[in-house]
Amino acid sequence: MARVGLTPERLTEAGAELADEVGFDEVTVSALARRFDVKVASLYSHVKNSQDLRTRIALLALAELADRAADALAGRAGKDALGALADVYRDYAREHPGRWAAAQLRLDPQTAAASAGVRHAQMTRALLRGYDLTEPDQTHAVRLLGSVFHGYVSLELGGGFSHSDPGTDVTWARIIDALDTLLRNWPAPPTDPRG
Amino acid sequence: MARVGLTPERLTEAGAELADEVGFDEVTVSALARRFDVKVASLYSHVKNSQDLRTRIALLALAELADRAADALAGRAGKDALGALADVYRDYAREHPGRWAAAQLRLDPQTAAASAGVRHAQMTRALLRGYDLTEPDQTHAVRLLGSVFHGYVSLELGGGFSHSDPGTDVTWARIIDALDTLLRNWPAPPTDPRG
DNA sequence: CAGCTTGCCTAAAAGTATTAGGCAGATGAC
DNA sequence: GTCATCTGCCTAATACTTTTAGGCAAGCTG
Repeated sequence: MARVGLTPERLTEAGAELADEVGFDEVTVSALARRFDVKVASLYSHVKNSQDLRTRIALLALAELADRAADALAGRAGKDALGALADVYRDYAREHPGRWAAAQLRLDPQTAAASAGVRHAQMTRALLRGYDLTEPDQTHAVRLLGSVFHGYVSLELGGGFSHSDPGTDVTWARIIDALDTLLRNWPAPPTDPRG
Repeated sequence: MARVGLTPERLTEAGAELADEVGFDEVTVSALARRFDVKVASLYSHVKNSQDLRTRIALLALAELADRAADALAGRAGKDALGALADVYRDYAREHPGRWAAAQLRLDPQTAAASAGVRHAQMTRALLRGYDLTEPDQTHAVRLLGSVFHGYVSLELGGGFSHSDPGTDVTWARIIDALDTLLRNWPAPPTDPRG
């Protein structure tokens, strides 16, 4: 039989495309086999199972996203960097909704630790060095930014903001403004030593 | 054969419990039938299909969450209300991770419009009346709060913040602080008329 | 070109989703 | 209380997805 040249990489890449077309939830070993015009069982020589395939797609998405973020941050600082990083996430999710969904896949701790996810946290932390925050407040701010980016993009993509009046582009810009203001006026911890 | 007394409501409730136990993704018509010790086909007299079941669970979760939010907001205002509302989401997600996941299910526009989702937006808007925001800025703030709550809770639940040093309780409190500060010092829109 | 590796195949078992049609247990009429 | 009806849960059947085991031949190695 003709050999198609399957590899884990090609399967992952094709799986990511499939996810963007039909949604990450519909990415199935069967669908992927159909796409390569190959029998389903053949894929199992290249990926362990369905979960493995999905994890690979998630790792691909996280890495692509981290690469874009690194590009966007190069040569920028302060609010400029903040807006650029934010746009990376939002634009990626809109261009690649399936990959974005994949990037939200819950990874087991070891896989997560070896993933590009850590680069995301590092870049956010680097960005925050442009603001004047104490060490623990930097961590809080990393988590806040992660929450806003993740939350906004997910809600917008899920249609949570649709058909209301101020367009989402305006809101997005105002939220960047607001975050920048907040980071430049970060409230001091309560005087309680547990702050 | 003994009649078990299946109804859409009982199936939905049991589905929600199942979701909390094994995860929303594992909520399947088959698993639910097993739980009632009933044949799979029997469920199809009560719910249209798997998608219908999942939607019902999502609507249940949204309604429960809205009820809790309404309770929490009663008699509170300002930062007190903000913290209370925030805790409702976070606590619900931790008590009922499966239902929380269900509440994130993407609903078609009509279903969403008829769901308790609209109550959530209304309550957030009511909360914001305790701050001094113009009408369009109120909408932006509603979206920001929704993003932070959704994003933070999802990331925390997904393990995104695990094993780092300042505990997530501290971060959560500081984020509420920060949001309160931000809402009391909301930056004016750019002088550009498109603000 | 002979031999070996391995990529893709067939075959098969198990689980899930869904529909069609049947029987019996509950419900209501008298 | 008996009968008729209704409807809830059943059996049966089809289709799809996942996964494992074992086979054959394409193509690299020498």
